[in-house]
Amino acid sequence: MKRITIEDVAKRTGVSKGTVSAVINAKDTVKPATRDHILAVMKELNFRPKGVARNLKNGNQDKSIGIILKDLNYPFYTSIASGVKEYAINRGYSVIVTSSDDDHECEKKLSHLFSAKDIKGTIIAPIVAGRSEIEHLFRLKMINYPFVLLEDVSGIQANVVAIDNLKAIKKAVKYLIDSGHTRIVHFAGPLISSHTRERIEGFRDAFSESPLVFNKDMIVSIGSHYDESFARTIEYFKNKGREDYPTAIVCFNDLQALAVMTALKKLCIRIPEEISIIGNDDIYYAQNYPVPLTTIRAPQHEIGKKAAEILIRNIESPTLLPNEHVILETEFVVRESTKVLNNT
Amino acid sequence: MKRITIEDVAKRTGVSKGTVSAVINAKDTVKPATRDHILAVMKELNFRPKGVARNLKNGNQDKSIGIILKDLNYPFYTSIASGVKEYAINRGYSVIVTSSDDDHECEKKLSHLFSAKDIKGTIIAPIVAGRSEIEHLFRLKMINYPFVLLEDVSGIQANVVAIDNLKAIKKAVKYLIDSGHTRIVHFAGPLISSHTRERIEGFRDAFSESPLVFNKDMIVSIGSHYDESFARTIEYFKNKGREDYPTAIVCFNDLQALAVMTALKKLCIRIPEEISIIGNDDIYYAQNYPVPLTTIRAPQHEIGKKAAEILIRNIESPTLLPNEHVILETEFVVRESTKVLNNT
DNA sequence: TCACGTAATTGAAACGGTTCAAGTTGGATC
DNA sequence: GATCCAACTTGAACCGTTTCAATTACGTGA
Repeated sequence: MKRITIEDVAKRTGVSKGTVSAVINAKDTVKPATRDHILAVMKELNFRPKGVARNLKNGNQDKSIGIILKDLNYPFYTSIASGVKEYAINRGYSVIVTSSDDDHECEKKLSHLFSAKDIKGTIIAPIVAGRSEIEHLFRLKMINYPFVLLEDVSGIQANVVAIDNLKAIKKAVKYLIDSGHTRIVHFAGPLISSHTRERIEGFRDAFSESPLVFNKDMIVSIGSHYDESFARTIEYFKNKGREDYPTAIVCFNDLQALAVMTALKKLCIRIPEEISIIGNDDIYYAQNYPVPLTTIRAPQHEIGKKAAEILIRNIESPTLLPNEHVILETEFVVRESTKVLNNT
Repeated sequence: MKRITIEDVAKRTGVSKGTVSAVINAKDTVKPATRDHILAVMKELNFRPKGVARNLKNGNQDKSIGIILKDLNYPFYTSIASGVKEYAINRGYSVIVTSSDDDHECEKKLSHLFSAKDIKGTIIAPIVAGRSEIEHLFRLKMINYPFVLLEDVSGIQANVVAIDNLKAIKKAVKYLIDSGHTRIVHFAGPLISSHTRERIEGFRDAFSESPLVFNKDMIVSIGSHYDESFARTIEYFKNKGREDYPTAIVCFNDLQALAVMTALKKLCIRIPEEISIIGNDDIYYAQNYPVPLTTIRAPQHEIGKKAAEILIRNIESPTLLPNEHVILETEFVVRESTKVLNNT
């Protein structure tokens, strides 16, 4: 089936392409009667002018950048998007957002879509399954397409804006140890995520500088989706005597922490009296959790702003710029979900 | 400043455009030495091939749809986006999301961007400031660009998927009245929003079928942003004697309800013992609010799926289809933030 | 009826890639 | 050193709009 073009409309109406074009662009040089006739034929043929042809001719004026996030439903990511937007809007850029839903194929498809549509540049929260599967990023590099990663990816040189997960978790665990906690566990996220790996590593590292010793039972795989985390938490405690309960749990992120919190409530375990909970990210709702959550705040807005800044600098530069690598600081926020055990 | 084209690269390298094109498309017909040379020149000139030209030649294969939401940070909207995605992905469409941030100009710009980029169709949560300012929608109609609105807009015939706000609020107020509440107020949202107007109307309507009488002091303008709603709530109660407190508040949406809840906590007013709270939307977090929220659930997922279905049907139809108009049902969800006063 | 000015319309060139049949190169073989 | 073949490269046509100088149509006054 052939696509309808402006030529088809012109032929059918008995006018030239130029006139049809004038109608489409609402020029006032067309005689009303002609105009109406053309509009009617456009409707009849269901003619949809191709933006691509227009953009080619007119030189693609629009300023737009994209973001590929992992999950639109987790406020951590939408806060980053807000940061991007704040910066970009001021520079006259439109921002379009997508989510890869932790699916590598989807990320690939989207990055390709964005570059193919001449979205001027893209910020990507990359899914790093293994070392392989980053050819799509190499392709972007080949065509000098500007992009910024929100996570370090080994094997490729690129602009990166990220946080130091390792250091952040260490700080949290150290806080617990200093507060007199002795049985500390980490509820880890999905194994695909590089965040999970970094956080496990940070957790483990924290013990090397403390009197406590790390053992691998301290790492419990819980996941990050609410329902899954809730179920696994229940299961975890079902298999344990009360005397073996941890005194503190360091969660993978704030959503998981919410699930854990809800599970503990169901099990009638009090927070923080019996178990302290630490989240990760400090999403908007964490301060209003049933027990306001102690958590590690990632500067979501700043991440977005910085990434947008670097991206736009690259977009607007006539020459290829050297890569930038920015690591932002986290902040440990103490609220009511943690208890100090060794109060002097 | 002229844009760099494939021709510039070809000239500089001393080869033809065709060869450069082959390199860009990773064809294996190019001699490695030539390839490397071309790649080097591409880097040197910072050449970014224009997707637009390629798409024009190749006939724009990609399948993609857009969504323009009002606020990416409010989970209600991202849930709709999830629904859209679920349906669209199955049909092979990529989904790209943006937010207009309640800014009419932004919505206009984005709808134009989407059509200009040949995103095949768009779902729009429209900002309806007044009757005017919908020319951008008329323009979309003129070019037969497929779109679906998530809200009825007077003055234009279009595909619509929406909920019956009026009926929903009436149901909630009726529940309160039947539960023996006598002093009921509505904390209204921002006046720009048509949701606000509909909800006010529904609230008022509910009284016409009840022994209570409506008066306009029952409508309090509180807004929908968290900080603003929090501040206004505090203010509202500061100016009132305890005996004048309402027994129940019907909130504009769940985020406002959270702000109200937090404010009441600060004022040491107990929920639901002293005041019942009803939210609106049933966002993901509402069930885990400090007091689990009684609210009106909008079928967010369903809205998204239905909108995507209609949109894709229109995109794929060779002929212009008649508009569809779908109103989805809400569900009143009773949790712990409301109290029945006339327990028999 | 003609000349004239304005309104309306035309049509060929241009945008920047991709395609692919045709042409060129160069190394191996005899 | 002629022949052949595979490897590599070329270049003109094409995609579907917009543009704008040139052309045509039309109404008006002389």
